[in-house]
Amino acid sequence: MSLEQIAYNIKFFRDQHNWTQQELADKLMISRSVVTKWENSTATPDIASLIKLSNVFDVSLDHLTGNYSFRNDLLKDFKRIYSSKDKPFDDEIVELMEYIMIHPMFKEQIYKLKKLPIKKQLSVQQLFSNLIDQYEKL
Amino acid sequence: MSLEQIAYNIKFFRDQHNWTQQELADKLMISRSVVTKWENSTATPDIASLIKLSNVFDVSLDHLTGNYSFRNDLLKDFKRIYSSKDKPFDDEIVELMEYIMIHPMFKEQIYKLKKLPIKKQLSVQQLFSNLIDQYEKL
DNA sequence: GTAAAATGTTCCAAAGGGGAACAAAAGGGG
DNA sequence: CCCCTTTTGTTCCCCTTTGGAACATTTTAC
Repeated sequence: MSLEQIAYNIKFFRDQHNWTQQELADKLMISRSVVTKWENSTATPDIASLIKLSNVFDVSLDHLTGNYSFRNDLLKDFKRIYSSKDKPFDDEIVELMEYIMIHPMFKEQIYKLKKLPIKKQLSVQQLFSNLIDQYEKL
Repeated sequence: MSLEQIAYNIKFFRDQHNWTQQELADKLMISRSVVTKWENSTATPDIASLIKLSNVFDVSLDHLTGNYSFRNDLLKDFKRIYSSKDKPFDDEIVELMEYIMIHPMFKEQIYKLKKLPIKKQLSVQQLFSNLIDQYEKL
């Protein structure tokens, strides 16, 4: 359950802002001891407080609670955000993003690839392509 | 405050799924009357319940609560919001996305990889990893 | 080492969530 | 239009749990 995550994150974001518990409590207009309890999982904020936290920290509720999963609407958010940047968005990219995120080792390898000299990159890509073709036929 | 928004949204998403209050209550393993109260702002779910709701409805907490914030540089904010120390959505991913978008052929190959049986995927990933290592040493 | 700041703990009252039972609407057939 | 079923709303009450104040402990700075 992500209730402990909330506790951790409250402290994390508070530290990130270099706020004392008292300062955070003031912003939320609550007692300081409550902040302590939140951060130690002795208590859990109600929803109104959680929303206030998300606002003073300027992070999403999902980030604050650690409630991320690959929900469609998150991907849609990304799609919306990213495609608004320059070009129309490619649905396949979203799938690949997810795939890469699920396979961190593979991700690292691609990351290494990206750092190789261009010519090597193209060679690797070519070999990779052959590899895939072979495995498709197996 | 978006507490009324939550009430509205719970009913909205429940209707969208064509669930009765009872059905929703069953999924959350709580009493039905509580759902009624949530939807009428007679009560507000605690955070654990809110997270469950976000999961059964498959929407983000921010969607569920109407806690939208509109930011200027969307991509930048998106990166900031979804990146954290465990980095489910880190800078590298965005870099890789761009890389893959720039190399459509490569993209297609990864796309093919993704569609292979799991075991083949892992084999390919392993070989790919070796390949990269080799090229790094050249 | 000491004083101040920051954080943690304990106690208690109050608030409010949750469940059960009852009440009221809403939807169909006949 | 009425009856029966389904769905939704309300009331009452228990009881968990929050939140605050005061006290305790730890950390920091000098």
